[in-house]
Amino acid sequence: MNLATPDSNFREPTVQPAYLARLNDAQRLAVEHGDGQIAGPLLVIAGAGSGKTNTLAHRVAHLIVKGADPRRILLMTFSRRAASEMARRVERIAGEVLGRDAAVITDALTWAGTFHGIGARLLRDYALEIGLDPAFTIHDREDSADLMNLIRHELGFSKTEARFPTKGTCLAIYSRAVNAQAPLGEVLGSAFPWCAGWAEQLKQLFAGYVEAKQAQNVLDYDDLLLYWAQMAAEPEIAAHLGGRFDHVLVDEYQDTNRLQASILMALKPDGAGLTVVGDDAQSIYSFRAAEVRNILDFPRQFAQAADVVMLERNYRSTETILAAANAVIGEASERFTKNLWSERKSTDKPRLVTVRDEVEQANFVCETILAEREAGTALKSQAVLFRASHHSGPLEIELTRRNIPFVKFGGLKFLDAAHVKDVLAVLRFAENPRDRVAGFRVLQLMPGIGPSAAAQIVETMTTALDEAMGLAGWRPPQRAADDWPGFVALYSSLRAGAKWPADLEQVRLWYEPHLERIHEDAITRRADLLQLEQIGSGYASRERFLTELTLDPPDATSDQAGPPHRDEDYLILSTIHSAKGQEWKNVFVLNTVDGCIPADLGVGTKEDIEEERRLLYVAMTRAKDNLSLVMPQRFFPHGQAARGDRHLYASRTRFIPASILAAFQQVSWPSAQAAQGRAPRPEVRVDIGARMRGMWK
DNA sequence: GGTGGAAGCATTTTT
DNA sequence: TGCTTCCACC
Repeated sequence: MNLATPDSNFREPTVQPAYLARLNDAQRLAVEHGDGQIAGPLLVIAGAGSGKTNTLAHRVAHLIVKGADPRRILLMTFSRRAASEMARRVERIAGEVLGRDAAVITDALTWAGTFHGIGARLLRDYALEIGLDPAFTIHDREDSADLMNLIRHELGFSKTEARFPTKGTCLAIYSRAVNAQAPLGEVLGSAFPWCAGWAEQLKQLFAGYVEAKQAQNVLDYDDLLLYWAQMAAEPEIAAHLGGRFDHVLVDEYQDTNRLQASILMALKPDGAGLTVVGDDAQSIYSFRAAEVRNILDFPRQFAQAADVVMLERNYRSTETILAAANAVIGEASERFTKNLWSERKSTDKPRLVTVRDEVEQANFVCETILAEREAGTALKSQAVLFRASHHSGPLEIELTRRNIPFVKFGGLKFLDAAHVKDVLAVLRFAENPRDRVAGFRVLQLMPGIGPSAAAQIVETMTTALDEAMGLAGWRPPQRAADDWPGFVALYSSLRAGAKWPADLEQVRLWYEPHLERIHEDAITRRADLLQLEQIGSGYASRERFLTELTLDPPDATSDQAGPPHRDEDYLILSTIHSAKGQEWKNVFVLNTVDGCIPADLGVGTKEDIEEERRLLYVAMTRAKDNLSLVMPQRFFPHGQAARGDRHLYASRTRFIPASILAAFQQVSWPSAQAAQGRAPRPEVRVDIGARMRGMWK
């Protein structure tokens, strides 16, 4: 390095900041890369529990301490939860050096969020330049599927001889083609072979879908990336866009797709100021077209080869847990990161627990968790992980029965509930009158208005000078006559200008009679709407509320009406996907059997299987002190009477072959001793119901 | 044209 | 089991 200039001398703290001393050599290399200045591209391969988030937060704080303008730092994470956690840490670290000013400075870290969230903001910003109406609304997955379905009907594909792919499948194909930047034929061949015969119709359908979105001024999730990428492909805009940010940092890079990579390349063609962090062993989002090659090829993407830093020391788990996890991932056919190591000693190996069935699995988890709590481990420090959201069903029942509070992450969202969607649709329809999906949903809430009347109304609105006037001019059918004026009044008021958060209450008051008519459990649903108002009051405007709620839905559901208070203790239930980046003292993994991990659905290509293996690896590496993999011996499939006896015997997941069993401690539960106190269960299952039915055959 | 009931079906993970 | 789609009736 050259001699220090007076300026850098002034900025250079004479004593090394304490935060640097806390890092290990590799972490420090990553943090000090470029020493606060705009430097060449950097790739950080960060194994599970290697302090990845902490390192990234330190890097951002270090940049700020060294004088980088936080408003010119773009930080993209996988979820917004991760983004706000990162901002909090940056503030704390920077605060050690900058004191009180740190809060002000990190408040200016405004460009921290998900790819999709940042995309939405930039698109509104550049809307005029790219011919987009900045009042666009965003369709979530379900809305997108509804619109796809509409086009599917219009084109007559819903009445074909052989069955045409469902709306969800169509959207999945479309989404994959967009995100993987691959031609339709290729996507069909590799991921949806059973739909290959429909290529022509699908092309037509997608063309219609794109046209409809544009006519309605709506964007779907994929559009947020696609429009961004297209906009960045325009040299003048790209230069302006790239010039806004000195530093661009991306977390969880192994889970980005080709479209996201192309955005990054357009923003920083020479890689200057670009940092990406990830771990190829934790790549678990290929169903979302995540492309592990992004991270593997990153070093050679630029004229100047990227520097690579490897974080291999694990601070999270005990040696024995890590040994078992390494054994599992060691069976992978292809792998790039090395084994992690830890200095945390333990004599207890992770447990492989055999239980009779899912009911016993729930009992085992409940009793172990309660015993641990007695011994001083809070419920919050314990988590139960599973492959698919519904795997926790029996456990949820048992937890509720025993009054053990829990919060579940992943799976069905608060926003997916019909009544919440109804209310949001009203707001969206007011925000963007061209949003047909929202309009259709809202209008059909009123008795007497069905699909065709809704279509008429929307048509009337588009031809009228003013949308609200168009509504007022429409003559409702007899059955809807009572409800109509109230709706017109509501809509006019909402259109007249957003009064936030009062709008939300106004909509709820209008909606309540419909809620009571439509749903038997109106009381609990009303509580959800009140909670929605709570959430809404935290947003600055109607537009921000709608956008951010769609992009970052509250991701926990619990057994209570509202989220538990912060000081309450509750158990964590989570899909493995939603557990990414998190850690707990005790971790239980449910259904560690073939058919659940790996899931036996789908085509089961070699790549799919490898991803399932990584999924188990991710689950195991969440544990700090204790890890239990639970294996129910038999399953009672759905689609039979509650006490039907059709069952399947499951076997240990193929990812734990006999050759690595030594890394585990095998136990049965209840143990023979404990079982003595209980009445032995009969080994037979009798389907009395089938006998009854048999009497009449 | 709208509504509600019955039959049939398929079923991961998420921004 | 729960959701979608189709069909018959209002």
